[in-house]
Amino acid sequence: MPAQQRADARRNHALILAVAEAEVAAHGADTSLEQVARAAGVGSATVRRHFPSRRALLDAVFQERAEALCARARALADTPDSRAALLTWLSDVTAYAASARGMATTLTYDEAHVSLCSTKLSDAADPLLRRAARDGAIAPDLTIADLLTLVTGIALATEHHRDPAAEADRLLALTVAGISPPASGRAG
Amino acid sequence: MPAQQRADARRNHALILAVAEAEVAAHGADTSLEQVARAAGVGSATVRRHFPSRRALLDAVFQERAEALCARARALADTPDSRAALLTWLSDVTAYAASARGMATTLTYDEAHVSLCSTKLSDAADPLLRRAARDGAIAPDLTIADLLTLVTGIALATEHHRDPAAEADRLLALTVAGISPPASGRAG
DNA sequence: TTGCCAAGTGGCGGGGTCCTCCGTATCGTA
DNA sequence: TACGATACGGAGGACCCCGCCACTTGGCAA
Repeated sequence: MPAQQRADARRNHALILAVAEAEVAAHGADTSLEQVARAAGVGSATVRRHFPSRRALLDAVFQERAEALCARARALADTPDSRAALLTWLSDVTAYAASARGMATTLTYDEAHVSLCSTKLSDAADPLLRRAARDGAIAPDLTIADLLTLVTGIALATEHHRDPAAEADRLLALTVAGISPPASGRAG
Repeated sequence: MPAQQRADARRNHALILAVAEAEVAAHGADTSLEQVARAAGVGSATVRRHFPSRRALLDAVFQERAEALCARARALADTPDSRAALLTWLSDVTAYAASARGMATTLTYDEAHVSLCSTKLSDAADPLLRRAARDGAIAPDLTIADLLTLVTGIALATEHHRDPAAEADRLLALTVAGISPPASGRAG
């Protein structure tokens, strides 16, 4: 028996992933699986076999994006200002989620089916959060999950805006600052 | 010619709306128009004639909910603590949006097609915001649109959570407070 | 009251997607 | 080379959206 997977299966997996990536970039995250299959020149059943649900496919598509964000988190771990590091990372995540239509949707579902994307992100960003908390730079009871949920929420709510990225960034700043007047002068 | 609309059309409109309400409450906001038509015992074309898109239908369904929230806003306008009034109203909106699946989605699209729901809500809540701003109880550059967007974002992001209402309320509190440590002691 | 006609209705068909099943081609091994 | 498990892809059913069109019904006018 084959060790893991047949060669053609591996090939198709990669092919479908690449095609899906292009398709999502071109036509948004609500592309039909049929369309992906057609573009890849394979049967729709094959797509479905490799990625049981649309979410599974999107998850795979966005995984490398998520990987980039993880790397960013690791890079920011050495920045002197721990609060700024966290905020910068959040801003990056927001920018990604706002620009890549459907990434927010993918992250949203992580409660139900555990999403690889989301858990990886959480794991990578956790040191950032813990460092900031240790420095007393953020509220001590914050969790990465909360922050990610807020960010994806912002991305979802601004998805149909004229300029999603700008709007999302604005709202992120607002969330970070809170709604109180800037009494003690600390800003985002 | 008839003044406005024929009697049977009016009847059907009301019937479909009622059925849709029940259907959405029972099976979520992604119910198909066909399903609504079937449940109402009318042809699918009739549903489509009264409500051109699914969003139009949802909009109509949630309009009375929105009306309740508007009334709430008016009632809160006389509360002594202007900040608390605004926060209470936001919490109410969050609760509604989190419990009524799909209401958040409806509110989200207001940028593109102007949603009656959303504009009504904004108009009703504007006095609340302005009063709080005048009292210096909130950041002066806040807008109702921003707050509604944040709330709907929270609702969207927590929709698939185990306990959406509780989670949404938690995140709203977090958003209100901001992520900074509670230095000067002011809480939500 | 009766007749007319536009407003309103409902069903049909085309196009599309999702999803499953199953015969068949292909890969990897003996 | 031959065999068996693995993977493929197309067919087909169920569903949905959407536009079209012949028919019915409600309300005004004679």
